[in-house]
Amino acid sequence: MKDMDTAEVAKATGVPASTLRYYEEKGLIASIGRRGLKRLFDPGIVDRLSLIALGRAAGFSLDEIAGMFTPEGEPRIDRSRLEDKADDIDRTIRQLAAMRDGLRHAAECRAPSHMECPTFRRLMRVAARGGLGEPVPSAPPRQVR
Amino acid sequence: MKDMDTAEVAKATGVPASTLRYYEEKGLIASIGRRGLKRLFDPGIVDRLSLIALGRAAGFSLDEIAGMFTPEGEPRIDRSRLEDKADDIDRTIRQLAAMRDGLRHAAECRAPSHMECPTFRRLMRVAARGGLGEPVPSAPPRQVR
DNA sequence: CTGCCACCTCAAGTCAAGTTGAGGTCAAGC
DNA sequence: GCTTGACCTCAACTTGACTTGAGGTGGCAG
Repeated sequence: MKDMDTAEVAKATGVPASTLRYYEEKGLIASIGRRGLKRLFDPGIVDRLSLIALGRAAGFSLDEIAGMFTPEGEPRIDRSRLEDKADDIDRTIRQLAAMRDGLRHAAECRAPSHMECPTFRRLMRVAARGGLGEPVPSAPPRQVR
Repeated sequence: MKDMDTAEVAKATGVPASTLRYYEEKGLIASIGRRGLKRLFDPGIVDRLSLIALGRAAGFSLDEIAGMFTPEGEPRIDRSRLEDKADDIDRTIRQLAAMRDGLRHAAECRAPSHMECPTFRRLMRVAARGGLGEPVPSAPPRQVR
C-alpha cells in the first residue's frame, strides 16, 4: 500500500486526526514526510497504533509506551515489564472481584440499611484503608466517529 | 466521642485536610459547626468517609456519590445502581483477564518478535477496536501520610 | 495578655490525554 | 488563475480530583 495521509489513517484506525498529531508531538508515532502540509505515514502506522491501543488498554501511560520503541521505531518490549503488568492486573482483578461481590451482596441484602449489614461494613472498612486500590474505570462505550 | 476537628478526622481516616475541605465544598460532607475558624465534624464523618472511599473504589464519581445521600445526610443507595455497577465491574474483570492472559503469553512467547506471535496480534486487533475498554488503573501504592 | 502556629480562605496549579478554535496554507478541480 | 476545502500550527481549554501557596485569624499555652 502507498503512504497514507492523516485522514486515511484516521479512517483506517478510528484514531482522530487530532490524536495523531498529539501522538506525533509526543514522539509515539512519526510521519515519514509531507505532501505540502499534509503528513504522510507509512502504512505500518496502523499496526503501531494498534500496539499503542494495546498498551493503553493494559494500563501503560503514553510515556511508558513511548519507551517501548527503539529510536528506530522497532517495538522493544521488555518481557519482565509485561509480567509485572500482568501481575498488576491480577491484583486489580482480585480487588474488583471483591468489590463486585460486595456490591451484589449489598444490592440483595435485606438489612434495613446498608450500614447495618456486616458484609457491607467490612467492605467499607477495606475501602477506607485503601485496600481496594484506585477507582475502577467504568469502561464507557467506545464511540465510533 | 466528642466532635472532631479537621486534623483529628484526617488522622483518624487518612484523608488529608485539604481533601476534607474539598469534599465539604463539593457537598459530600458537612461540618457541624466551628470553633473559631476550625471546622467541627460529627464523629459519624468517619463512616461517611469510608462510604465515600468505597464508592470511589467501586468507580463512582464524586458527583455520583454526592447523589447517594439524602439532603439530610442519610445514605440512600439505589440497589439497582449497585447491580449495574457490579455488572460493569464484571465486564471489566473479563477484559482484564483477557489482557492479563495475553500479556503473560507475550512474556513467554518464543516468537522472534512479538509481532510474529499470532496470539499477540490477536490481542492487538482487539485493543485497536476498543474491545478492551478503557485503560486499567494501575493500582498505585496508597501513600499513608 | 500575648504570641505562636495550626487552621482558615481563595485562587491558582497539577496531571493525563486529548480536544477545540482561530487563523494560515496549499494541492487540486474548474 | 482562482476558489475551495481539507489539513496545518499553536495556544488555550477540558475533566476530575485534588494539592499548593500566599496571606489572614483566632484558640490556647505560657
